[in-house]
Amino acid sequence: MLSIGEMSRRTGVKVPTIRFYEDKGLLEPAARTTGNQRRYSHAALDRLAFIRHARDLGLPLGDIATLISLEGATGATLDRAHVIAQRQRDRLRARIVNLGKLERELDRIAGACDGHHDGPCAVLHAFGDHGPCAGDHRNNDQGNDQGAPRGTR
Amino acid sequence: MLSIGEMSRRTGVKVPTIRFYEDKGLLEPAARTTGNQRRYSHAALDRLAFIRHARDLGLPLGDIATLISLEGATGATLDRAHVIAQRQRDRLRARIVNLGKLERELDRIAGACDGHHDGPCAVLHAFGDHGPCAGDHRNNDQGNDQGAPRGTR
DNA sequence: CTAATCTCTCCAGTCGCTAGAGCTTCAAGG
DNA sequence: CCTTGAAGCTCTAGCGACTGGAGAGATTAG
Repeated sequence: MLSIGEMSRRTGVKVPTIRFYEDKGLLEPAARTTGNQRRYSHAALDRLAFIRHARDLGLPLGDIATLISLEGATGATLDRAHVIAQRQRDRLRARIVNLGKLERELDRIAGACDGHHDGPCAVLHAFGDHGPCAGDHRNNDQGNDQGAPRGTR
Repeated sequence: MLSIGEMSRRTGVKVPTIRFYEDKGLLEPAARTTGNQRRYSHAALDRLAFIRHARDLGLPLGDIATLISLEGATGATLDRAHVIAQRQRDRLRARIVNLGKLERELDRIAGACDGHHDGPCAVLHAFGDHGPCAGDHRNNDQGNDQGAPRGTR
C-alpha cells in the first residue's frame, strides 16, 4: 500500500493533482487508514501512470475517462479507443501545421526590427499588420491545450 | 462611431470578449451613449485588431499589454518589443519540436490497433506503456497556450 | 407605436490544475 | 512514552482567457 506522496514520487504527478483526479472520478477513491489517509494499491499506481502518460500526450481528462471506462472491454466497443487516439493524432497534426505558419510570421515580425530604432517600431507595426501573412493563420483550434503546461518537472 | 457588435463583426472578436479586454485594461473604456452603450472610434478598432492578431500569434495578454504600452515609444525601450517577438518565436519552435515527438507516439498508439479486437486492447495498452517512446516526450512546456482555443470562428 | 434586435451588468462555468490556511496523523529518535 | 517534523487531511480561492446565461434597458426599422 502506497501513500499519496509515494504515488506522487513514482509517477511525477503532484499530490494535489492526484486528489484532483480522484475528485474528478479518474481515480477511484482510495482506501483510507484509520487516520483518514489515502492508501493506494499497485493497480492504482498503474492507473495513475496511465493518466499521466495520456495527459502528456495532450488528451483531455474527458477522453482519458472514456479510455478508462473501456478497460476490460472487448469487441467493437474498443473502436472508441482507436478513434480517440486517431483524433488526438489528427488534432496534433493540424496544430503543428498551424504553429508552423505562426512561427514563420513571428520570424517576419522579429526580423522587422534589426536594431535601428529611429521612427515608430517595425515590430509593433508588424504585429498590427495582418496583411503580409497569407491571411489564414488563424488558430481555430478546437479541443483543449495539447500538451498542457503543468509547471516545471 | 461603432457599436460593440460592429466591432465584433469587423474583427471577429466576440462581444463578451471585447468587454473582457476592456475590463483587463487592454482597451480603453469606450465612450458611452446617453443610454450607456459603448461607442468605439476607428482607433479602437485598430487596437482591437492588433490584440486579435497578437492573440492569434499566441501572445499572452500580459505581453500584449506591454506591446501596447510601447506604442509611440522610441529608442532603446523598443528592444522590449523585439524581445517579446523573439521569445514567442522561440517558444513556438520548442513547442513544435515537442509536438512532433508526441505525434510520432500517437501514431504508434493509433497503429497498435488495426481492427482485430480479440484480447485486451492494444491501444489502451499503448497508452499505458511509456516504454517504447524514447522516454522524454514529456511536455515541460512553460508559458501559456500558444494559439488558444477560442471557440470556432 | 411596436416589435425585433442589441446592449447593458452581473454572475457562474469551463479546463487543468496550483497554492494557501488551518488542522490532524504518522514515523522515527530520544 | 513523548516529542518533533514531515506528510497528510479538507476546504476554498485563484490562474488565464474566455464563454454563456439571466433579466433588464436601449436602439432601430417598419
